Amino acid sequence: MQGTRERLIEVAAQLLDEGGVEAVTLREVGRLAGVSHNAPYKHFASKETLLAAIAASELEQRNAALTSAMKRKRSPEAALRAAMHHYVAWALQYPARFKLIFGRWTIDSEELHVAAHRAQTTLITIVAATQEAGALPAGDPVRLASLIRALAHGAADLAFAGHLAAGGKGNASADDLVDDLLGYLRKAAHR
Amino acid sequence: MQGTRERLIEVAAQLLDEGGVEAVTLREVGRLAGVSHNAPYKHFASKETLLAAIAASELEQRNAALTSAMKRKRSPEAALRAAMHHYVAWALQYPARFKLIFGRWTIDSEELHVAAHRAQTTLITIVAATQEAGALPAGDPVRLASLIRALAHGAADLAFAGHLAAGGKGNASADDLVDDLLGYLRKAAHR
DNA sequence: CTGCCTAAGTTGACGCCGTCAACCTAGAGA
DNA sequence: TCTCTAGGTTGACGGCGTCAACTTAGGCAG
Repeated sequence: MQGTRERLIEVAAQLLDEGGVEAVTLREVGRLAGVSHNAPYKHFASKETLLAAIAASELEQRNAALTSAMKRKRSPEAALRAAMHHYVAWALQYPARFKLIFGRWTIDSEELHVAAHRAQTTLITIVAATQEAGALPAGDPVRLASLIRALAHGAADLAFAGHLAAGGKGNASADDLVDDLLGYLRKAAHR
Repeated sequence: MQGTRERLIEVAAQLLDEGGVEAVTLREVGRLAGVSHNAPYKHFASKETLLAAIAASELEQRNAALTSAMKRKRSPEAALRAAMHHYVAWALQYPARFKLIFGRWTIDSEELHVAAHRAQTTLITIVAATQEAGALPAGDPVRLASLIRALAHGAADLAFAGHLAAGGKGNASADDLVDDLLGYLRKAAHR
């Protein structure tokens, strides 16, 4: 059957969400997919190869969702905000996938690299459009996109790890930080 | 002997740097420390407890280094920049420790929480001083500190994972992104 | 139609891992 | 002197990733 590979990926992704990377065991994946403990080796060279397949598939999915959601916004600035809020919401809802994608790879999967590059390109396009609309400072859109993405990424990671709230009332959510940054950038654009 | 516990932590930290979390095995730690494979259990309830001890010790060390380095800067703005560059450099040099600290904990160590809180407090102090010097926009210093730290954190993580360079010439280092952010904030402060 | 090759699946084994249980032992303190 | 305990040991258990060998169904060349 052709679908066994996809079934394995699906089952593994579910295990990943439930218990993190260490909960993804090839034997359990096989068990849940209704095959023997060694069947996964007919489709993936190693456990890490399976994880890479999950990561790549997740990146592709996210990128597709982003692209389609982007078209529904009228202003590029709104699209940019929405994209970053999407990113944060995704990271907080699926922290295991998030950590997996940006974790330590001892192999490097070609499709994972391609998917990551495509996601960057999409964001750069939105940033450039927002710059033309005057809501972001001028300058290299690639660099500005990196800045914005780095903030969303870091805010989400810190939020999940519980390192954002300094206690008391001054704490901000990851979404708040994204809005803060875009606000400051808008102000800096009007010099 | 009292020093066995410290020895175990030290050996484990070295293994962590060399091969990531999965290279830290209680048996190997015992072996390198010259004790039996089960001796670590006399000092740590589980593998994760040992990892938490490493993380807490690392956070404490980093915080101490930050505090002392901060005093050598004359302007608060320079201190802030230096602190963030230190953070990035540390994350890139010891990615395994970085990932460990902000990873998924199924236990929560009190000392780890305390150390994290102390690091935040230190940064907030610097940010508040920089605000008074007029190099940062007014507003809640806690929130602003979170913003800055989130950017440094995300930039370092993306840089290590290789997700920063979009190919070509437009790529920026994590340090560049930190400088960019501080520049924009400075501009936004002068309204 | 026959024979063969290959993709996909199976069982079984190996060594390493985290952890538990039982045992040992030196030395502090009543 | 007796006893308790902190710290160390050996041995075992089940689960893991992975390798090797075997089986089997299906496509395809002759």
